[in-house]
Amino acid sequence: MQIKSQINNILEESFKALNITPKSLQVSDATKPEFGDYQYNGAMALAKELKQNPREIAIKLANELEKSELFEKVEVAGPGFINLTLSSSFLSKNLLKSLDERAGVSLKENPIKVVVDYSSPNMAKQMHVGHLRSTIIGDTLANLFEFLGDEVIRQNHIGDWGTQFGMLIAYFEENQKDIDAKLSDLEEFYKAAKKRFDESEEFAKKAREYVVKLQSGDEGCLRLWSAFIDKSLQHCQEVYDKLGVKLDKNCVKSESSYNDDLGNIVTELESKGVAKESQGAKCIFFEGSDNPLIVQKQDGGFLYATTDLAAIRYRVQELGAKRVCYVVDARQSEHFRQVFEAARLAGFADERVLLEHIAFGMMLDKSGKPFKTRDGGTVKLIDLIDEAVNRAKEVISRANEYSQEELEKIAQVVGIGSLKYADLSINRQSNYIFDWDKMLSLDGNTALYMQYAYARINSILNKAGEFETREPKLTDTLERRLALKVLALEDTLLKAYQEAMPHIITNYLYELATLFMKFYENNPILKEGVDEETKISRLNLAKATANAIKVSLNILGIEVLERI
RNA sequence: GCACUCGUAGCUCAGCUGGAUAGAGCAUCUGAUUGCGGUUCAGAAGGUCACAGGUUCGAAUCCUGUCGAGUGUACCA
Repeated sequence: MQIKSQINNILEESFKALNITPKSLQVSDATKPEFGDYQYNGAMALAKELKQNPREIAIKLANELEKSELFEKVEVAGPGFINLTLSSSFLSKNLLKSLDERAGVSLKENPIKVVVDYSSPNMAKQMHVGHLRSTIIGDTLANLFEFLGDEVIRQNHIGDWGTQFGMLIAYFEENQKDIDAKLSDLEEFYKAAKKRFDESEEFAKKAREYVVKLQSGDEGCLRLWSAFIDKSLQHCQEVYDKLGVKLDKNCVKSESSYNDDLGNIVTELESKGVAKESQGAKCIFFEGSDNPLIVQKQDGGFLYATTDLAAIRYRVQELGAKRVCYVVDARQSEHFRQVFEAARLAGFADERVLLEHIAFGMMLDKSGKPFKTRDGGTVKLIDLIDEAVNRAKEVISRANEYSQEELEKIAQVVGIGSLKYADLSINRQSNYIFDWDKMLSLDGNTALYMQYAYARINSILNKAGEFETREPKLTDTLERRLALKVLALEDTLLKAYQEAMPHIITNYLYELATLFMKFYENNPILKEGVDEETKISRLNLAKATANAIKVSLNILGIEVLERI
């Protein structure tokens, strides 16, 4: 349920009745529970414009607002704050809706088509930690958009083109190795090829020739190339499956697939006067900047930018996307700013299409340096995932006895969940300090805390057996605050949707789980002496809470456990 | 040089479409509780929101400048 927009509507009507056109109609959360549930601070801003006393405006407005059945209490405080308290019956009634599978969240009225471009590994190498954030954040956003009703196209823009493949083919040719045997360890193969490339000028030359051969469609080269890609994709799929990320073969839209279009793109850019020649290269210049976007090199080769422009045109014009999200490292923000602007200039995307660079910071170790292995190498993603599961195993087996099978399953869910949650719970734009201990802690804003809260509720519900689905009665502050938080789920998801910020959801989850723990501590459910009426009411409230937790975690790509 | 991002408690982070006494967790200290799963709950202490100006009735939040950190900056992706 959207609470804020309902309140905003009432505000709008009230202003209409008073013949005032306000600048802002946004209610905000009450800054303190004592103030009520929501507050409106616009009266102060209006005072000057209307040349009236802010408190008087607030009082007039409050009188109008009071007419609505939504509110139990409307109070004017201080210089002109309007504090709003929702009626308990309104909360109870809507809580009933939170008992369904979507935790009461409705679908968007105007769904759109969205492309989320994420993960985008390079095909010559194994996936490493550098791919983690894009993969996790992108998958979460895709889940969120989908949950709210948008038609989501997940795209994995894999790097399967360029000199690196010439290198690989040349190395392969030189060694005449059996493809399966050698490719089983792709990383080693790539390293060896790279070493040869750096050491031998002759080899490098050969590699470049192979690139040309490959691009001109030489069959032998193509066969080898596609074998490399297959192998590499298999490895990626293994990572995605372990992570529980919803990427598969169908999401792959490779760089090379835009190949045939690149020449046309440049021609079109030129004919529209968007691109022009400079120092032998085809460039797009922007006002107020000396750095052009190069779309074709002196030697005629195309670049990353060219492919990106082709991709935008494809996504907007062929797929019909109204929002395109690029979940890519913050270091490329200038690149995307230029590419987006170029796409606008060229008319590949008009202003109704939202092009967004979902930028994120780097992953750092505890001392604030880039995250590396002990000997300074890049950390392979698959190893990181395995370590997360192993560490989870240790943490949970400290607390409880499990059968082997159970331990494996729980460690899997907790380990992966923690890895994801730790990343998603901080503002994506800042750098992220990776810390195993913090990640797998049960205290604080962690996956384990949420999963535990869920399991705990589940255990209560199981113990209670069958009970009647009914509107919970909110008898005290804690129940009320919990109910309010449960109902704020949709507003929260919408905000996260708008800003493409997963941490808005984790913050919500943490507040929700904390409130539940408090409620649970003070309001016994199954203890002796609790009357039937209260028990059923609290069971329903607990159920609604569990639903909200589950829905939120699932959007983050994190599973819940019935038992920990 | 220029551009972008960031600077909030000892540490890790929220809060940033301007609002009432700047919030959490960890760590530290104190207490409850023999517990409907204690991997719990409550409380204390900890802040010139980098600094300096400006706008405003009102600034952590907006603007300008300074300092500090990171990143990017013509033919890689």
